[in-house]
Amino acid sequence: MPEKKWDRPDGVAAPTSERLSLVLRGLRALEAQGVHTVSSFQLAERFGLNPAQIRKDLAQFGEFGVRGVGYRVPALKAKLKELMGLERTRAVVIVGAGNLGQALADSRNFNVDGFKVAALYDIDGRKIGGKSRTGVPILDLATLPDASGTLKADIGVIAVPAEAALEAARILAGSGVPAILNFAPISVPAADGVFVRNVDLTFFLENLSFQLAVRRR
Amino acid sequence: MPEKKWDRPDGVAAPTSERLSLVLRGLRALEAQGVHTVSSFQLAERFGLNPAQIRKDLAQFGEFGVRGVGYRVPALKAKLKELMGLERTRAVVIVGAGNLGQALADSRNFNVDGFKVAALYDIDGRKIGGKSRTGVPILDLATLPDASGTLKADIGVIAVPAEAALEAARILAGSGVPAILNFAPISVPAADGVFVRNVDLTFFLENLSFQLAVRRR
DNA sequence: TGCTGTGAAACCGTTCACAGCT
DNA sequence: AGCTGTGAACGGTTTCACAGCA
Repeated sequence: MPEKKWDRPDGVAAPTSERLSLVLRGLRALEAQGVHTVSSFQLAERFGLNPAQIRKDLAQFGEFGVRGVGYRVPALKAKLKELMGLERTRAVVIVGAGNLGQALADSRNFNVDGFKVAALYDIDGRKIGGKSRTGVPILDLATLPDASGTLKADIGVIAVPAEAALEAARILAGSGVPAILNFAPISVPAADGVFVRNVDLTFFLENLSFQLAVRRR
Repeated sequence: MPEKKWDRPDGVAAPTSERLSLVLRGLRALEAQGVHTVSSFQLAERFGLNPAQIRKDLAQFGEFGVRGVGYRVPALKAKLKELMGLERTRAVVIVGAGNLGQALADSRNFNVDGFKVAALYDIDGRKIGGKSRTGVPILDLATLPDASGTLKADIGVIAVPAEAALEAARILAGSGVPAILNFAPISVPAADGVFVRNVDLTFFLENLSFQLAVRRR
């Protein structure tokens, strides 16, 4: 059993991805301010990172900077968006129209540049046919596989109870959704070539409790 | 600039904490099944981890196992709960009674063994005085500092828009809340001796998009 | 001069392999 | 024999330091 690198079948290291997300945010802000050029030092300072690290992160993908000058803000921003697959809008579908699913669908965190929440899916007949507060339609989960031809979701979010999570993952993978973000408190395996990111909210609470308990000594 | 280890002022490494959370879950399940003894191999297999890693994680805190036998399930479970500060129930307060805050307050992920969501705080007069679906009271954010004497919250969750996040953090830290879980898309700094964990939901989407973009080549 | 791109060093977490206890 | 606890090897990421180009 070669154990396929388990959870995050990384093509890109998670910390790198996180830093480049920050850098992209910084570039958006700088562009809005009309700044043309930025150095790795300025970017690093803004987020408390190491400048060399930012340069290394970028260098993995090409040579984007100008020696002695820094990076051209609009050019780097465009290149980064392309790199991160954000040059076009990614369609997101959420399985589970409970409190969490609907909150995510309407959340500003999920309705940002580059992403569009296309639909919520549920099995509860009372919810199906409705809409979330911001107007995301709630559809019958049974129709997800059919819709996959027309809808072409890029990311499937799992926001159902633990018992239903594996089935949700199976349906998403079976419908050709290539990436899954799972909020249920069980690890869903990365079938086929599907990227899975498990986000267990309970872990965050337990981690903080742990830190508090360890500190007191 | 010594740069105070930035985001996670770790006393415990994040991966260790995550694995021990898993182990604790495993122990709960095993105890429910009446299993008395478990080896690091059995625990590791259950979660796709390395047995030595689990032993090392535990060994940091003492010698809990019995050579040739394994670990006693009830004893290890008790010891782990104590270690992780879960021997008593931790009070959680959530700042921001919007969709996300209320969803978290009512979520099964937040209402687990060891945690109790005591209150939601908001500044919207129309929400104050109300309750979430499961009955968590929505209180006036201005009264949080006063309540800190009686309430003694262990963990403060920030579920407000980005613009309000720093102020929310300031109020929590000022009220003596020793740990913060921040869901707003800006990094809140770890003031004083306050533990901060930033969870940026946008990063998860961007990371998946990144993985998809990199794979296609 | 100034800042990028990058080899080399340092650091940290993971995995291996085995000594030691039951 | 079986399994823990742990030193040693390994691998990946971060940081340093500097060569090279504008």
